[in-house]
Amino acid sequence: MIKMDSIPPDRPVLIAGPTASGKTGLAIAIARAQSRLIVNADALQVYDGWRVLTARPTPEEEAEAPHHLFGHVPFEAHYSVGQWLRDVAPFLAQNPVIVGGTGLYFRALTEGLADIPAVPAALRAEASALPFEHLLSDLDRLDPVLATRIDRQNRTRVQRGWEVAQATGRLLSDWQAGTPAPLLPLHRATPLMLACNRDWLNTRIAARFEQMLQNGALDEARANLPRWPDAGGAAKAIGAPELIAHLQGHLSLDAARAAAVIASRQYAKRQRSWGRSNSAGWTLLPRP
RNA sequence: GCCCGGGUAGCUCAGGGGUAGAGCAGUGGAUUGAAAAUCCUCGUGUCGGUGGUUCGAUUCCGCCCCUGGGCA
Repeated sequence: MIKMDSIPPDRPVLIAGPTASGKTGLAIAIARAQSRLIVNADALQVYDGWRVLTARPTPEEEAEAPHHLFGHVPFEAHYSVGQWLRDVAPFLAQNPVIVGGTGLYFRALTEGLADIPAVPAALRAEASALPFEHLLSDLDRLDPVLATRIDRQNRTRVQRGWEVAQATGRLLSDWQAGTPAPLLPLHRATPLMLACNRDWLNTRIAARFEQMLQNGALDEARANLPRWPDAGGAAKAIGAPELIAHLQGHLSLDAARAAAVIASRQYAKRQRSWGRSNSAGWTLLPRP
């Protein structure tokens, strides 16, 4: 699929692509051939507790090369792009293979991210309790530049602008205008993007979920059941709410499986959209 | 065999004499600290079949077929 000797050893390798496209296998092949370490760029594989369900590298795979930023965030915690960017930084000098499905993480890495302090959890909670109209009218008044730029129907975006203004006393549009240079510009990396045929990928998604069940995804969910009510970002793993609901007797296994597979397909579709419009500068590796 | 429901989009269903519409699924897109998140766009399908009434039937009537329930 790609010749190893065509990959320059003196710069990091980036591997992006939709879920179930075979990123992990490619990352390990490159890491082994060139003695690199592997760094995770997936927003859910960072949490502990969902090793099987989030398709993290298996212990056998992890033995093939040093792995970092997998499962290093507590189940109850909330992670973010900013935190990830701070976490990857120390590894860049070692020319790692950075692999994952989170497009935003790669963008932050290669195009830069505004250097904004974390919003306190208490403020997030306060904002989440406010009516949408309230947030929107506040934002229109506080940060009109941002208010016209973002998707005004998307609460997450509106609330983010509101939170930053409240928490930092500085406008999000202002922070973003001061975005620093990227840690790793694309031209100083070898960026590879797996481009998948839709039907091929959908078949793999269904087969992989089946494999996850055989590999103990339900046992994993059973182990997480006691702390599920306190789950932080880990609650967003595709298939997690479905398997938990099944264990609680609210959903048959067949229904849980069907819902999880559908959610994965929808996720892959979003990843394809992101990939299509963010592929400039990336080397596309068609699959199959 | 008789009685009562149903048969409408891939699925679940609403509607109703002037050839039809929701949710889900699917599609395309957006994406600057929740990103496996969040948000936006896109709806023609023999309205089970066949006769009839009507200017006009998917809608009303007859018969037939399929299906759920009840009584035998």
